[in-house]
Amino acid sequence: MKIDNIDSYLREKDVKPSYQRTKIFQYILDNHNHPTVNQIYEALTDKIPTLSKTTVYNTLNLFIEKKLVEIITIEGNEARYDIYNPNDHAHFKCQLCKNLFDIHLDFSKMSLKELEDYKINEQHIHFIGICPECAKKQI
Amino acid sequence: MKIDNIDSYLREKDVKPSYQRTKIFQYILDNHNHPTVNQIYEALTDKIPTLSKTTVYNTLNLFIEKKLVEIITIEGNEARYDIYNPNDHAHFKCQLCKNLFDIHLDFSKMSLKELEDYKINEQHIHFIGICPECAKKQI
DNA sequence: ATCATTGCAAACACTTTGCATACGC
DNA sequence: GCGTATGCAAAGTGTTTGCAATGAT
Repeated sequence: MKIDNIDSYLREKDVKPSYQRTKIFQYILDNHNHPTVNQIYEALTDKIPTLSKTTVYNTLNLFIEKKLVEIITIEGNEARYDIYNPNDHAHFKCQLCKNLFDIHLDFSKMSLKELEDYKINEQHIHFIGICPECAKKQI
Repeated sequence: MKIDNIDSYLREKDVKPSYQRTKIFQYILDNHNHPTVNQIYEALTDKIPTLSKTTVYNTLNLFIEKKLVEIITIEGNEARYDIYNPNDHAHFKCQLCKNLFDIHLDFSKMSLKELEDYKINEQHIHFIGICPECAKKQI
């Protein structure tokens, strides 16, 4: 996604910019590694020493509500966040390096007969296993 | 899944049966609605008044470890449990009635080019939306 | 008698809420 | 100056841990 001016993008999406909001959005935009709340907080607390986790939570919830950001739930205990991406894609969580990768998938070829009568608002696909990097190291 | 004797099935899977373990396993077996820890606890506390949530958690974690049961994480705040089922299937969570449905899916037709080098140990697919029952009521 | 299971209470981790302070227009 | 955003502290929720009592063989 190409966003040249974060503040005007936020305004476009009906979010009033603030120093914290801009920095949090920028962090998620720059770090496509699907950070947790803690990672965002730890990374920004250097630049914004007064930052509180409450603000990170408040801001992320606002971003989710306004569809700027989406939450990725793979393990129940760690919520991860990413720029909202309505395109078909899946996630791959590596059991060794713990990284979360985006995988581009074509859902359209799945047989969905059984889902005919269901109204799908969201779809989430994720895989768990070993990523290519870690597989190499294991040999 | 057809299981005629729960205790011998548990033993087969290297789990020493106990009154609590048998009842918890039976509950998940009988209730294919993917119960939460609370639902299991509430349902069994009538029959086993001394039952504690700790035991439910301990038992479920043991079952997961021994691959008798699997955990389904859709929303981060509610872990749901189901009999372990290694076959391709997805879950559908209804936003209105909150029920969780099993959906039989054929993953094999998905284009997985990008995943060639990844070693997949688990795959999870879930949809969120409105189930047929609730869709009817909404009209 | 020994060893494993149970279950209470406390600890933990993650997230939300209440409210006073600070900030931006 | 007014309305909103921030951030501390406390509360809430779901889960795990420590440990004494209980139960099974």
